[in-house]
Amino acid sequence: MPTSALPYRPHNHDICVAQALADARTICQQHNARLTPTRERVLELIWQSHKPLGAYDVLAVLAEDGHNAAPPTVYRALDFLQQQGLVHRIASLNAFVGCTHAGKRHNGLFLICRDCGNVLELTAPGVSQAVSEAAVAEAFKPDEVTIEIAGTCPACHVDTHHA
Amino acid sequence: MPTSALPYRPHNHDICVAQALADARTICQQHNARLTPTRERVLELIWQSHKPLGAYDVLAVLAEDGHNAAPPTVYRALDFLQQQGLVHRIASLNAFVGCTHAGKRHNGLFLICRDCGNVLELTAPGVSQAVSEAAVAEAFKPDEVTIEIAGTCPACHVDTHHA
DNA sequence: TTTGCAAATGTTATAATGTTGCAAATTTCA
DNA sequence: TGAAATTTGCAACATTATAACATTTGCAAA
Repeated sequence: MPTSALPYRPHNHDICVAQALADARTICQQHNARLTPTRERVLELIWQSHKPLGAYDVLAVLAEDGHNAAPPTVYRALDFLQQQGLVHRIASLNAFVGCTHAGKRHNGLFLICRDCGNVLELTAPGVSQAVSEAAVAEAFKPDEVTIEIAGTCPACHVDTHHA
Repeated sequence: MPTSALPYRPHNHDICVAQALADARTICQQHNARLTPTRERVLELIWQSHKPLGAYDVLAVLAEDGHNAAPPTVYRALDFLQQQGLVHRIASLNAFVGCTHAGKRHNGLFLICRDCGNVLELTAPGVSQAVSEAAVAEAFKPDEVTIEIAGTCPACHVDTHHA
């Protein structure tokens, strides 16, 4: 049984989702932002998937819902959720994941398993600081930092070893 | 006069380009890879621009050249150049820049100015190591690391100060 | 209550980015 | 040379994202 904190560890994910939605409501209230039904549903869909979800994946599920949504609907909801710090966009995948540190100030770092597709968000203060130092050394004023690491997660790494 | 190593420092860029192409030829020879005219031309175009160039930007210039190229031509050339370590793809911009460390083993880190659009590639050993440590702590095997920092470069930062 | 405004959503179309598949040409090397 | 592998040309298509404008909704001030 894996001891890692990776999200693909077996767990009752419904609880994660419920918690994330509850947190989101709180955060939006604090921001005086409106977590409308569409926005909340999009957030829920993203959370229900451990793997990053593309905008059109979201769109497809909304269609199954009977919600006859067009792309702008989804992109707007995603923009909103990003602004509220509730989801992150993974640039190297054109896809979105729920933020596991919503509400807290943090610099995300993403471990993306190429094998199983799962993504783990970390906060790595050492990395943030090193990045900061590198930027300062160039007199560069960082605004948004994207750190995405593609590779193999522990579970998949073990598997290939056995092969 | 700026003392930074940033690429927007005034210089004769033709020399950079020529040097990059010469290096590329050497590297490809070492790799037994064929730097065909199209591939070389694409590399040249990317180098001539200090700002990241999208695939369709490249395509447009090729069209001006009279080269009636289709998207796959460009994407294939870009794939090749990436494999040879001659260009980098900036995921957050869907665009490409010439690699300023071609041939050397390195972990790139990109400073992207939102104001002027220029991009500086750095090697920051501290960052690489911190990233490595973070990955190891999760038993994750990194394969490809993407670090992109959007913000304001020194030149543009000064400008806004004056405003 | 209604009026008015800003925010949010709907709708259509289109832009921008990237890929597949196959045939023709070119290069490599035995 | 001639077979095999690589590269290119080409057409069609797939995916991702945005523009523009109309409409509706939520909310607060008159």
